[in-house]
Amino acid sequence: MTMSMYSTTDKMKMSAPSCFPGRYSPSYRSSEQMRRCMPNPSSRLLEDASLLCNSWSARQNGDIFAGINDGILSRAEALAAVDIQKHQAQHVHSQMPSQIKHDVMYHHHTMSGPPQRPLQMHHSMDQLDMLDPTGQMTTLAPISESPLTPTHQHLHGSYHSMNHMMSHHHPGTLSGHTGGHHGHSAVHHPVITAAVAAAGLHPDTDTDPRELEAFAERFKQRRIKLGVTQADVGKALANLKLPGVGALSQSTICRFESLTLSHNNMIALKPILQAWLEEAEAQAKNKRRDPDAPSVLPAGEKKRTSIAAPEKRSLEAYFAVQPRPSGEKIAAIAEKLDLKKNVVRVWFCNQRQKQKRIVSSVTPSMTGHGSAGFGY
DNA sequence: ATGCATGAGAG
DNA sequence: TCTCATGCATA
Repeated sequence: MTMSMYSTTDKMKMSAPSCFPGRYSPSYRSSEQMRRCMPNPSSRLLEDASLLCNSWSARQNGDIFAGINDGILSRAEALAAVDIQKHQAQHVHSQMPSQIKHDVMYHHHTMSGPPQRPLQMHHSMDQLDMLDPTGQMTTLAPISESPLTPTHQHLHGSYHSMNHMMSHHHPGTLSGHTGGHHGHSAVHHPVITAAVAAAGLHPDTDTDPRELEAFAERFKQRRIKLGVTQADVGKALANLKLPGVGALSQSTICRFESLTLSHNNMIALKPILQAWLEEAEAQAKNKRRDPDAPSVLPAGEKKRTSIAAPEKRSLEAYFAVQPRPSGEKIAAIAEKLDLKKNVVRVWFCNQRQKQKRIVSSVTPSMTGHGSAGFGY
């Protein structure tokens, strides 16, 4: 049955890198990053909600959402409604007629396509071309500072640099959370060292946000020059045959270029993308030689929830008040908005994640040359 | 380019 | 249950 043959899972299981801890420094994220969180539009609403919150939280400090049902929740919702009216000039809201449905699902698949298979040892024997049909996607995590992220099978354990934490995450994605940290140095591990060398990087340099940003920019331009799409790059990565490195999705490449990834994730991916870039340019130069090396140049329906704008505004308002609502609060919000609890929970998770994205920490003014497009 | 989702791993 | 890394599907 449908099972989830979902690739994601499989992929992750098989490919997991393990190392990672590159962790960004706490200050890194929190301070600068936070300021730019909530990007847009409904900022006004958020402000309203915040104000509301201030007065309230001032005293109820502890559990702001305590009275969520009739308290903030409704107020925030009211604000949201107002906001909506202003912007959309139209119906009102509160309950929304139903026309605008929130939580719409789109079809899903069942197996279709491209099975992206988990990577296992990838290197299939048939590595024919670069884009291997079964693109195996890899997950990587930052290895301490020089991430290369091999998959767990290979390295894991890595070390010290991660000092604390690390237990290793194994299979899966690697995430290195937990720790914070700064970093540096773990680059002496053989594998890592090799990877670093291959990529030609400098460990310390790699963790500098500005360097990351500069690299992302360079990467994008050179990639375009090569005439390679983001999707092509993702698939071609598998052909690099770096230990533990399989394919990545277009989404991830896109996010890397736009710095919409966590600092750690950026650090982990940089060496890999750099390695690809160098190899791709080399191949482009000598017109595809080494027949041995696969070229790195180009040669299911799931359900998806769509939260309507009104509900989204309300969620944003709630988020401004309490980014981490408890399970009960979430349930209350879900009920109010007529959304599934899980949908609301995931929305908050994603919102929090969004807030932490690296972009937030890189200010254009820092770089001098605006960054490609991330506003602010 | 992004919204919503999944799943591993860590508390 | 949360955080993270990542992906699919969609706009």
